[in-house]
Amino acid sequence: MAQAIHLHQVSPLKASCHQCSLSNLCLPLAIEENDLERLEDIVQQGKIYNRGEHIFDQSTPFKSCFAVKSGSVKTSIITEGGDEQVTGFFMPGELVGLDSMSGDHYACTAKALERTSVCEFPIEKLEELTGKLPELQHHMYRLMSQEIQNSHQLAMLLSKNTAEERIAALLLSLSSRFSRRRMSATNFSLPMARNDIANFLGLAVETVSRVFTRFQNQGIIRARGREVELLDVEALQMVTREFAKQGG
Amino acid sequence: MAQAIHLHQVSPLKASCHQCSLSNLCLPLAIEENDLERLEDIVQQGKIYNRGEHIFDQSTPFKSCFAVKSGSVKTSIITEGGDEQVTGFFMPGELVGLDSMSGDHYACTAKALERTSVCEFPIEKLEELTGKLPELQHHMYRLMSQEIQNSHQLAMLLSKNTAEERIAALLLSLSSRFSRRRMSATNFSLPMARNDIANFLGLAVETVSRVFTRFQNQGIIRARGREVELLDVEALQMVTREFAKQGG
DNA sequence: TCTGTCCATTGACTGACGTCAAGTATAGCA
DNA sequence: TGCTATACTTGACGTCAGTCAATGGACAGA
Repeated sequence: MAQAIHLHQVSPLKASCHQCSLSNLCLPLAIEENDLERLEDIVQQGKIYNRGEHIFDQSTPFKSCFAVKSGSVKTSIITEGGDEQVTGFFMPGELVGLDSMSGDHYACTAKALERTSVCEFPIEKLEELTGKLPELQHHMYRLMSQEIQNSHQLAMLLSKNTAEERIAALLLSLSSRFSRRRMSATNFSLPMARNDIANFLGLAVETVSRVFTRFQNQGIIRARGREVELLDVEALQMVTREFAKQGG
Repeated sequence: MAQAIHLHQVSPLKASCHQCSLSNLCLPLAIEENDLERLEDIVQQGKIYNRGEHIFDQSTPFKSCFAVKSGSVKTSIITEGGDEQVTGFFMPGELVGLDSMSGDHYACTAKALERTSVCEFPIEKLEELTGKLPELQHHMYRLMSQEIQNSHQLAMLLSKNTAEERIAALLLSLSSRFSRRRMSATNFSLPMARNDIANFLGLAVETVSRVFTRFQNQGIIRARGREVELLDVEALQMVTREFAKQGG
């Protein structure tokens, strides 16, 4: 590495988490201003993938975690039989690959849902750094823990809820995540196809389609293709809680 | 704490991971002999819970992770509506509470399925220690990552597989976990009730019951209450893969 | 030994969602 | 601009597993 860079001089190749608009969502949020450049030292920024391209798949040796910088990513497990289970959708600021830290190869396949840029964190260096920055280590634990919780929530959704409840929950989840990224909470464009939604929620595409139109007829949403407008958020929340209400 | 203990003298209260038979499954497996006592310094060993007792629930402030020493533990999420989703079963050597590291309170409820003893690792001290022992940190990442994968597998099972496939998968999972603990892989006693199995697998109790008897009639297993004998492991494996085969 | 409680099993019926099939919109591309 | 592939929608029908209901064991306590 011929990187004879002067103190604090920013090389064109060097990442600038300092200037990244996602620094309050992504790993930098756990790091003090002073230490931020230590993260910048290890990250490889700005790799770009076109729609449909794989960032990694289950045959790729595990090397790095990736933060989504722009665009969005779908992760899925593909079995020997070719059967696919979508395990998550990742938006800017979210970290992909945490499920792969226990093996030699990635535990899932990550695919760009649109033109997407990601920042790569080589795992060895990241672990080294988290060993030195307790706050960052703590944040990694938090992220992984959150991922476990998300997955448990998904399991719950899959095993207990109806098609309508699942889809309402997904729409609300997306809404809140868009909102945290300073985008409209009620008016957004789904990054994924109906097929991916169906697979993720354990439904048939046809069922997803039907529920969308049912919601539309009820005036809860307006949907044309991937463009979605939530017209009645409370109604959606009602749908997700309907089940709980019956029981209580 | 009047613990004026002499150098290296073992207090009766002090844990002895050194002597624990699970040291090759539990956290100690990631620690060199020399450093083991640093783990022993922070662990509170040997708390005992009777069948049905809560180790913690969702209203308990998050403080520690727990390693199962003997017995077994069930974790579940309970919604406002009182609805329950079992998220996992934990056997000796396994770590409970990893899903709770992102909040103030535990993210689930942990209940002893039988008379169970656990070792408590206060999270603050554990994080401090993992900051100092890279191998231990690495192992924590591995464990959490594995937990994410397990949960993804569960999601897959719930969304794609039939009742028979789910139950076969659970039996095989238990079998391999018993086996790793030097117990019979084909002859064991289920620590959980049919109800828990049903909830975990997203089925009704009646369905679980029916599948058990169906398997029994087919000569694949022998089951009387919680006592189970796997008569034909290959057949069980066939059942779990049947789905994949159709597709391929 | 009796009794209550909990757990497991079995049967009959029902319904939500999957499958199959056809048709319609949309997007990418020459 | 038109072509093709892909994505989405809609309808008809079948099925797996849920629900309801009854019964059978196992175990604890009186």
